[in-house]
Amino acid sequence: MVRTPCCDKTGLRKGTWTPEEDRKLMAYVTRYGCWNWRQLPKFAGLARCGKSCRLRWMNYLRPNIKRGSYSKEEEETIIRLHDSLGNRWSAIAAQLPGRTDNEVKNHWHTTLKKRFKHKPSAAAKDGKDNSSQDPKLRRGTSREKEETKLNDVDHLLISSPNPPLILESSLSSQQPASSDQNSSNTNTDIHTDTLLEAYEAESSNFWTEPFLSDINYMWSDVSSVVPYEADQFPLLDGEILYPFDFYDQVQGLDL
DNA sequence: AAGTGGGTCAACCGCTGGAGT
DNA sequence: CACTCCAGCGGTTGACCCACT
Repeated sequence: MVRTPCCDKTGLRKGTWTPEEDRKLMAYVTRYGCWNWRQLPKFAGLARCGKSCRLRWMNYLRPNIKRGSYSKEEEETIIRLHDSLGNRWSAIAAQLPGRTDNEVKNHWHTTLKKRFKHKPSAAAKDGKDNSSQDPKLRRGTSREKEETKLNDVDHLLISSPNPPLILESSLSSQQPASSDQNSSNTNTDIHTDTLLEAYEAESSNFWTEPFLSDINYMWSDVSSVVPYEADQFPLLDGEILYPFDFYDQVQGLDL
């Protein structure tokens, strides 16, 4: 079977992300969520493939990402889990709040592996590490994956009281809608419609210039309260402010 | 000051399983 | 059942930084 390429490579940027690209991606995902990574860059005004956007968000821009050096406890956890799970970095990262699989993997290869060079892991000894040799064995079981999902910080976003907006009514000519949009829309129809009407009243060409109209008034506000390297969204009344709420709060700030 | 080698880490690539049609 | 699309995963690469010569 011939698979379609993940993206049309022509005209797309590669390599290091610029602060401007980061702002665009963060602004868009914060406001609308990641309804379809493949279509997202088009609407966010980014010349990147969706895969690249997803990776950037997951590994760098996502709220609650913990950066900086690893604590002794974290390193011990990585070592212990690698010993039992092998190279299942996403599963290992799921046990380390704020750490990404990419970061854990890098830390293992650059630091921890050397320390334990001469100590073959239990997983390797009992064959679990074969996962790195046979791609088919690399994945966890569906149950493991489910547990991993529940532990993932993404779960916080999914269960946000205000799920990402999907503005299908405005998209008849551009069709970014994914199939599950409709269902996610139903419980937020009123909220969505109200916001949309208010927003469209301000910006008649919003959907033809999805980002440009947004960035003019949004990041002038957001960037002043969200440090570029912010490792989490601000707290409101002792609770994490979800991205959508966060945006709304920022709009209400007298900056 | 210039060259170089090693370490780190962001990003890319190719592949997979799951869901939808 | 076959096919397609998509998100997610792990392996790998390459740019960058810094210490050292």
